[in-house]
Amino acid sequence: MDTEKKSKAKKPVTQDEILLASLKLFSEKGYFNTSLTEIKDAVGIKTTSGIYQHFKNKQAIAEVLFGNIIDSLSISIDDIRRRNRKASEQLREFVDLLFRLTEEAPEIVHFLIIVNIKEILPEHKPLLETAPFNKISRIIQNGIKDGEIRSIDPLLAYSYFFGIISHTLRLVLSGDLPKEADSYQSQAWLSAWSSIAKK
Amino acid sequence: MDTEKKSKAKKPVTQDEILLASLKLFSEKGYFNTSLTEIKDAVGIKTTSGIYQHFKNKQAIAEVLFGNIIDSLSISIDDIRRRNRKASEQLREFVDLLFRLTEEAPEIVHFLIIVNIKEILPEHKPLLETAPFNKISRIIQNGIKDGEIRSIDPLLAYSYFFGIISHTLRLVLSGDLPKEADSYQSQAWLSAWSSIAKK
DNA sequence: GTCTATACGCCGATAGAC
DNA sequence: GTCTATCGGCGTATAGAC
Repeated sequence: MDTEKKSKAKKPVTQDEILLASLKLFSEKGYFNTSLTEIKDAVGIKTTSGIYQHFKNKQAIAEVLFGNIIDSLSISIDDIRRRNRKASEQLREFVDLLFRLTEEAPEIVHFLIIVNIKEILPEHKPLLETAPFNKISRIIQNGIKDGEIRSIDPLLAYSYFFGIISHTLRLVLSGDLPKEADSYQSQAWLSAWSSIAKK
Repeated sequence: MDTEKKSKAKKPVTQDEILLASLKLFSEKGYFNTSLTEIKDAVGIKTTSGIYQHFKNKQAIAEVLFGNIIDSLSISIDDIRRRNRKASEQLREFVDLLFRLTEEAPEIVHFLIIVNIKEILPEHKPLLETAPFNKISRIIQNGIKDGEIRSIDPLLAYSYFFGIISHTLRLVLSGDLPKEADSYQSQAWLSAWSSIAKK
């Protein structure tokens, strides 16, 4: 998002460049298999010290990365809830978003559903306690109240619905299912919704 | 499985002791957050060199661990297929096994569904190509042939069924659902089976 | 043949010069 | 804000004591 000055000198490395390169490397090789040396090379500076100007340590990169993803997801969910009223419509749009993201920015989805946050950031609150999950949970609770979703523990409903969705996305990310196939998306949505829908 | 001589001297460290301690540490803190020094302490020797008598390196420990789990799972599935004929019965028993394992040996299930094998063992074949998965896949294909399971891509059926099961087991492992609650198990089974069953 | 002592290389991290 | 220099920790590896 910076105005690019490609003239003259050794371009200063921005925080966003480091984040972008790290996200790519982390999702390709894993957080622990990625060294600061590799991140340094990817952004084009000579030593790792430059990274420490923007981040306290390697873990801080993952923290900001994860926080950004959580925040942007939270905003998207707000938008979805504003534009739709029924739980089925809201969940359907959220599934659309996840599949679209898997196609356009697979590294982000990788970070969301493959990476074990607790292993990288032991101090971080679990996904279940983050804003996006709370909002999804509220959607499900409203769905139960309105009779769209059958009366079960909301945590179980979440587990069934996103169990199917995220397991399918895993297969897409690993290349075992083609990204582009819309049919997988609509089938996965249908199965996931059926697993919690009333009747 | 050794006859324990608890008399006298500094007991020899067996391969099984190292494997057991490693499995525990890996599932508690993660593979990369576990040092050979910690494994050494857990089995009660003074230096890490003793470990190298049994394993080439840290990765080899994970390899044997993973191989053992895969093998034992494969044998259990053979047994289940021998004792049951219908796909529904076979899958039901396999789900029983997974929930029982989660209660009795959560570290094993952790290794199976939380750990990203590709990150620890980049050379290892993906789970989808291991014997246990192939056998599960065959159960599903037979279920489709016999009209028990609806006609969809077996890979999708696998994804739906084990998406629900493994996502639920994740919640149990993280402590968000109680281990002992049989009701979660039967509910999860029902939802998982319904997501692929015919009609 | 099992364990101990010790050394090497890579990575994460810090301090200070320009 | 980029680079030089340097440190400690860990995984790895080997040679030798019992």
